[in-house]
Amino acid sequence: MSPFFEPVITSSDKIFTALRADIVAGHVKAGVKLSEAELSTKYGVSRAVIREAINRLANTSLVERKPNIGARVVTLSHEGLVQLYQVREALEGMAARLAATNMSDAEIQDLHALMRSHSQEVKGGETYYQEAGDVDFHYRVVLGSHNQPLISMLTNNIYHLVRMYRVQLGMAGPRVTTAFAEHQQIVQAITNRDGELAEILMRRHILYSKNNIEAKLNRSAATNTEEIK
Amino acid sequence: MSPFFEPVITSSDKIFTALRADIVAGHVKAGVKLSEAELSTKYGVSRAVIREAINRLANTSLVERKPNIGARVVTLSHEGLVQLYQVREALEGMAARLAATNMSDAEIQDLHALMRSHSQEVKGGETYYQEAGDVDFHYRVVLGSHNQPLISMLTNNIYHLVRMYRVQLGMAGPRVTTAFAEHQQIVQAITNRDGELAEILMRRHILYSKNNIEAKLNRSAATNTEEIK
DNA sequence: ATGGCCTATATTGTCGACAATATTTAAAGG
DNA sequence: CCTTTAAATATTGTCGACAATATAGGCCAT
Repeated sequence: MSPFFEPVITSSDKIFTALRADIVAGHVKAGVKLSEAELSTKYGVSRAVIREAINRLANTSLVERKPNIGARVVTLSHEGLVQLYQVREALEGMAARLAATNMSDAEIQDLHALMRSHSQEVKGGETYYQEAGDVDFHYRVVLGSHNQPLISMLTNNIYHLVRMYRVQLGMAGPRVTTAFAEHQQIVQAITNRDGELAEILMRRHILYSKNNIEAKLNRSAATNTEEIK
Repeated sequence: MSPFFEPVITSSDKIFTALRADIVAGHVKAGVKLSEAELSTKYGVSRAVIREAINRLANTSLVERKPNIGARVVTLSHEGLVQLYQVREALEGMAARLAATNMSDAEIQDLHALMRSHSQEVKGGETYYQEAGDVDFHYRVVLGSHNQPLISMLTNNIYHLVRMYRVQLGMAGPRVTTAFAEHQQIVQAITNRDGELAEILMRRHILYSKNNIEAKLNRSAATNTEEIK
């Protein structure tokens, strides 16, 4: 009867989402062991659902699991960031190119609407943009590729890791407005059905983003080593 | 004591591998439902390990799982093939480029040794080549990229799907020798540390492979529709 | 005191049973 | 005869307990 799709939420889904949010936010710190018994009592569910959630986290590369030993939260590293963004640049660049040819006119209209809404937020100086808006933009473009394996890899594996770096490094700097401008350029290229340009712009946009994060990562690494001394 | 790394094999690992082999080989046909109870009795293990194996198959895109309903073996389609190879071309092309700069001299020597061994097999006309040798070659190059997210996505998600198409369509035609020649060219480019060329050659190699499979897929689709009539 | 071994403890892997949800079957009404 | 509804069945989701493996701590020998 209901015209809306009602997603079935299982217990594991909730635990998985909750744990993922904690890990991405750095609430559960890198290298920490995820004890099944402990989490079981904490969340008030059986170990079975905890296990399933942890397995899903492992498939998202947010935790590393070893048989008979357990699962630990992944540790962010400079090398990891570089490798991650190398792949992300290739995949999202491709997504932008495909989106330029595969998105329907309606989808493109929706994208424009999203940009207008983001525009308001940027003017208002809200931090919301970097948190969800940016993800939302990229998410839309990825979906616009209409390529299922590509969508799956980006949304299930890469995005949450990317978010983890950004959130934990507290990315909310002056790049907000310039990133918005870059987004607009990409939307324009897609609107013009210029896949080649869309890919170039997207790759460059992601490269800038990487450089931005890299700088911050180096700074925080420097202070950390000082603290150790 | 043993100098070799001994991988820990859990029950789920065995079931996962067994099921995957059956699915890839087409022993379990597309669209068939994977009943937990049934598989539990068939393999003589508890439903828990079956569930875990099925979850892992779902993460490999070999089965589709819906909450409270169950898991079904994915159905191969022309569109699926095109999308899969689109992504594969980008990722493995990138892997070849990275391998050209990141592989150690020792790794490259090993790669040459592999090619010599394949050369023998091709001359002997063995079918082994297409089954494992080809995979082995691509596998080595992917590992040579030294990019962990890339390695993970290709080996865990894409390869088995690709193998599924090839195995089920009975790919063992005259392309064997020409594919071998293409492999050698790629190895040469990597040896010369020419990443750009390695990427171009790899992408083209995969494109040829796709065209080959596509042709066969169309033929079998044609006969299938006739059978229906 | 230190290093290696062995027991004790804790943690993960596996199992069978129960609960919640979907599917099938049958009955009733039109 | 077909559609709709409701009970019956089957399947997946969740749970707590036991088995197998890893970790920690103490004991012994040197």
